[in-house]
Amino acid sequence: MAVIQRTSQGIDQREIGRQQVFEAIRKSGRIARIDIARETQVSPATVTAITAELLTAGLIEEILPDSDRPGAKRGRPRVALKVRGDAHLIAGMKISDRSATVILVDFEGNTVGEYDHELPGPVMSPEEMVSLVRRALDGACRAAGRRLADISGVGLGLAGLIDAARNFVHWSPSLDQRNVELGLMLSDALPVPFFMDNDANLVAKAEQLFGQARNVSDFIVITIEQGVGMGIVIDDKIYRGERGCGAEFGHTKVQLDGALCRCGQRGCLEAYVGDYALLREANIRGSAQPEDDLSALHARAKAGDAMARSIFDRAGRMFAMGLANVINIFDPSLVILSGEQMTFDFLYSEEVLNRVKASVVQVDAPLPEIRVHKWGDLMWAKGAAACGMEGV
Amino acid sequence: MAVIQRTSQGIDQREIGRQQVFEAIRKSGRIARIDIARETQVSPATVTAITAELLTAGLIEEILPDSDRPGAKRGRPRVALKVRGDAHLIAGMKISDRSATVILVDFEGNTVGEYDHELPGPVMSPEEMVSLVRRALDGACRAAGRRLADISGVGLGLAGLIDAARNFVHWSPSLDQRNVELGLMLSDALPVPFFMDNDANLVAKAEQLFGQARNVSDFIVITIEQGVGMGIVIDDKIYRGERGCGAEFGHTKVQLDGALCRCGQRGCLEAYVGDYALLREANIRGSAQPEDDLSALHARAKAGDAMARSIFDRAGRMFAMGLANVINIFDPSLVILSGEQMTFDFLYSEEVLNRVKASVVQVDAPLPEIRVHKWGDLMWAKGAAACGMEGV
DNA sequence: ACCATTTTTTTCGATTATCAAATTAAATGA
DNA sequence: TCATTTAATTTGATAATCGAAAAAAATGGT
Repeated sequence: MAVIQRTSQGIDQREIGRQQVFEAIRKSGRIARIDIARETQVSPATVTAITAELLTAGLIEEILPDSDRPGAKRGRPRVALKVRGDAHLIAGMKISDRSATVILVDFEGNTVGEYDHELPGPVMSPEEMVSLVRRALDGACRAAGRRLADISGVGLGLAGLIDAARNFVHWSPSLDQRNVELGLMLSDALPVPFFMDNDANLVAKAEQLFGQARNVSDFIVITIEQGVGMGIVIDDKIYRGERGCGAEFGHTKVQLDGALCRCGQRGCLEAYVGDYALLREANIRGSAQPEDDLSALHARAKAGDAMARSIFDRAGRMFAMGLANVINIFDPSLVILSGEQMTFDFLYSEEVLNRVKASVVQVDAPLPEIRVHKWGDLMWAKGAAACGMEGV
Repeated sequence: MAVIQRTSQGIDQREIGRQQVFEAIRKSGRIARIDIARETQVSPATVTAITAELLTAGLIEEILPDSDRPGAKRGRPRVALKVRGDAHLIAGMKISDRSATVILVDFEGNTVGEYDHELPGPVMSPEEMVSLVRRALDGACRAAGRRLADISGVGLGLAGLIDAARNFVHWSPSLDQRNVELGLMLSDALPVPFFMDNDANLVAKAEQLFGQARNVSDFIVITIEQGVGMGIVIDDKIYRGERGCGAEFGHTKVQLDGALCRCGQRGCLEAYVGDYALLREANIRGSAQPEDDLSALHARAKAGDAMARSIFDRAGRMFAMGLANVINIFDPSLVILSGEQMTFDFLYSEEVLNRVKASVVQVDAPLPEIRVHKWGDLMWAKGAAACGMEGV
């Protein structure tokens, strides 16, 4: 945990300690004051002071019976603290090509409500998106029996090149124009604090707060859906790069002058492992009837069709190469492969992972752990909510 | 000025402010208190307090006549502060395949002395290296008319996979065995604080303290000598990865099942752009007489020899691809291409840089700046000294 | 020469975060 | 009931930092 974050702004001195303690509580789920002191290296006296503040602010609460602690014999019993779920209600929204999914979570990360909003089409104008966001939020509130005013923050997840610090969209497949000040438009249209980020970063945030990376300060998340995305967490912070559009894993090059990518360049990883790339191959390679369904192609491969197999095989090898490169550059302690469409396991197979391991620089130290985390559609939006929490 | 923050242990509260102010002074070279306050967001009162401490500690000094400041009309004249060079004497050492180069610098980074120590051979045992370091240091001191006891810190630069936090060598081309606790051996043998790191990280450190990255908090350095190295600076800190061996740019893969690398894997960038890779190609391609001199090959290419050209051309294209990948992942604000052997400009040519730009994800924002910084052999060791300063 | 003005630096008093040590609280075991 | 143990709180001290006021050191105008 970074003790000091020295942005140029004057962060209230107390705020740092408070945040540190709060994060410790969230990470453990439930934890006694004495353990917070041990973990954060803050003195018990200060922990008492800070937790008292957090308690009166309503952000945390005590859990009285902590009886069944093993090994506890004598002495004053510890009272555990936990984040108070009711403290805030947060909305996370994911806009994919078919629908806008909204999820309402409490401050603990528990899902309070879900809502799905069909889209007329995959691409829309900025104005249409603003109104879509507003309507989807209204719908979600109605469905959950809450009012929009109850919501403390909204996080929006969008595929594409997003500058999260400025809430600016360099490019998104969901928008019909580039360079959109979506943040300005949305904060005008919404009565609540508002956040947005790239899809992969949101998943990273979710893994950090609620998922598999709760006690890891440096890790990488690779997401696979239509495209391939990456979220980088260094020193507990999402790394975004100078222009806010780093981590473009899908457009790293894996082949000199290789296959044409929809971004216009050649040899991008996405041009080998993306949905459209696989279907393109299937069709070019002259199968009997034109393919437009990836699961059918996948089934054919499973059934032993040599051509289908070869398509997935190459995708897997390219993916392994790209992932190994990322590991060689970052040497992270944890890599999480994440996606909802994990029925297509060709990128997560034992074979691919072994290939990655064989392409990583070898030292006599354990390789970074690679975990596969298949999660449902909603978790993506949960990441958006997680991001919305930050600003609360 | 103990800067080392081992764990999240109690970092002296004051130490943070002191360090902040000190860094501001070093960065600007010379700066008045009022400007330090403006830059660091610390109140003038505190700046006075801290600078007073630094002055009595002898780490900085005042420069009296700051007269020729343009635009200054009235008011109490500002007195500039600068780092006091005499405060410390630091040694930086670079061990390459032919010699050990030692450089003595003062606390401002001014070179005080240089010394070159021939090596019997490129590979040695850990014990031999320890004694080599000791003898080279002694020699450097003798040559500069200083005593070993005058030196406040020693930085050692080594090619290979180095875990700088633990002063541990996973692997180095200069050592005849892997997994060496060189740090333990050396701190036993040396009477001064001691540091070591990978060559590329040291160059990054030097660029940060004395070079082109003095006001940049996120940047990347690519070094090219025998191998290809990379140093990553994020948030003003060198990023080292979990096992301390990240940033292995030279072993990122640029070709699936490509050329064999000396690391045993296939398709590594180094296997296309490293010295040995180029010579290997030249020989395989059946030139009249066997090549063993890179500069001769380079001259042939310059003269128009198609085969020689093709060799360098491919190396350039592979390099561009690898560099574009790094940029796509990091989106840094600055990339510094650095090396002493810059006579071979095939990797720094306009053509290669254009190729890089064409392979970076396009947004309507300026591309990261790519600067070429050719520097002499000694600057490498200066980086080692820079690193040694950290712990002083 | 003297004073108003300007700008930098320092001093002073106040605030506040934090901690160590002492104290209180709440349990168990004899 | 009381000693023991562990957790949490209170208390008093310390030190880092800041805002406001004062002092310092120059210039420009009269």
